[in-house]
Amino acid sequence: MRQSGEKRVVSGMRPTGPLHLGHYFGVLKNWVKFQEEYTCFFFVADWHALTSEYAEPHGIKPFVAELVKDWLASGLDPEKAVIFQQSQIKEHAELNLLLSMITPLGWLERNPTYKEIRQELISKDLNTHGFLGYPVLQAADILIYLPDFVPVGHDQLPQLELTREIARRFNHLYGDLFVEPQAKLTVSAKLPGLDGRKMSKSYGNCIYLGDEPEALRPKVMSMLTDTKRMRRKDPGDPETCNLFPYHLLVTPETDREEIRRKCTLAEWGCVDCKELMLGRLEEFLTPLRDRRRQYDNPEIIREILHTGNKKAVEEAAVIMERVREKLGFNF
RNA sequence: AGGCCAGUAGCUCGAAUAGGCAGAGCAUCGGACUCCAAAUCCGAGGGUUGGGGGUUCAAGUCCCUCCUGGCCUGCCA
Repeated sequence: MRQSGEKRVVSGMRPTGPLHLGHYFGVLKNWVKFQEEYTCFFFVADWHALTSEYAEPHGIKPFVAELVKDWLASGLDPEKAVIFQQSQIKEHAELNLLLSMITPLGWLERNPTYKEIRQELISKDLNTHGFLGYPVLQAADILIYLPDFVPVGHDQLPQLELTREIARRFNHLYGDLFVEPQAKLTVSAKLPGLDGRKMSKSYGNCIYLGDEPEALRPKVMSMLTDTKRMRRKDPGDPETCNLFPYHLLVTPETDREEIRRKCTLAEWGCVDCKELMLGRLEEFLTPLRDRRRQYDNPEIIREILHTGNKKAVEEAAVIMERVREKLGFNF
């Protein structure tokens, strides 16, 4: 049960593929910090994965354990944070159903992500009830733990606002219960993919947290650099170079200044710069690999999720009991 | 439940107004160029044309049937 003065954070990720550097520096690095300061509930959003993967649901299962391994490799500690699996806490589904009763369609249709899909007709396979309603499920996932903060990027603020509106509406209709979680705006360093576009699995331009050195080298060596630097003796511009954002994240500042100087003076070529970056990336990834190896056992992952699920359901069951009371559905 | 339209390479689509060698662009991979990458040029791979049956010397194309998706009409709640 909640201690007085305790501050809570809730967040989740969909198990749809291996995590990459963008996930780490955009999200996970913050999570690892949060687990030191707050009571954290981090969940594998496997039901959410179904919104896009409903046609091949069996593909999701293997990624559940892989996602947890990526988390642990990144430094999440099951002793510090509650790590659990959404679909194993049926209370999320019950609250989703009840919240869906009070959520006006207009709120959902206003969802920028939904509007985008709708207008551009990019993906008609997302024209489902589940996709339209996923912000409600998200609200249920979050609200059920009465968190103080939800870590969000700037672009996800509307989503959280919807969660807050749903909480407000519930409280207004049935009496105060839910707290409106605050946005924990995370400063996430933007990290482009290997080809300069957004790092994304579907672009095939990712460096994965689990990448081995053999996989890493060709990826780094074929990265986009400064397109204006045609020859070795041309001066480069770190500000427009696709490589430099990586140095900002994995290379110490003093070394970075040297790179900046030698690049703009054409003392170093891009190959030199890439060799250096490769070394830094290895330094960064090696401890992750080591930790991953410690957890590379289905039994261990199962045990971690089992323990986390137990803690989560303890919290969720209490809140759901109170939700039913508020509605007069405690038969 | 009935009617209409659609389904072809990973993606977007061609292949005449009565059947005649399954193609292009993008993407992917390889090579040239480049300090590397990008751009550009050259090259390659990739297909049970949704499934099954039929007509024919020959079917992506015509016929039957089934599956999937979309639109319209109806029925039940």
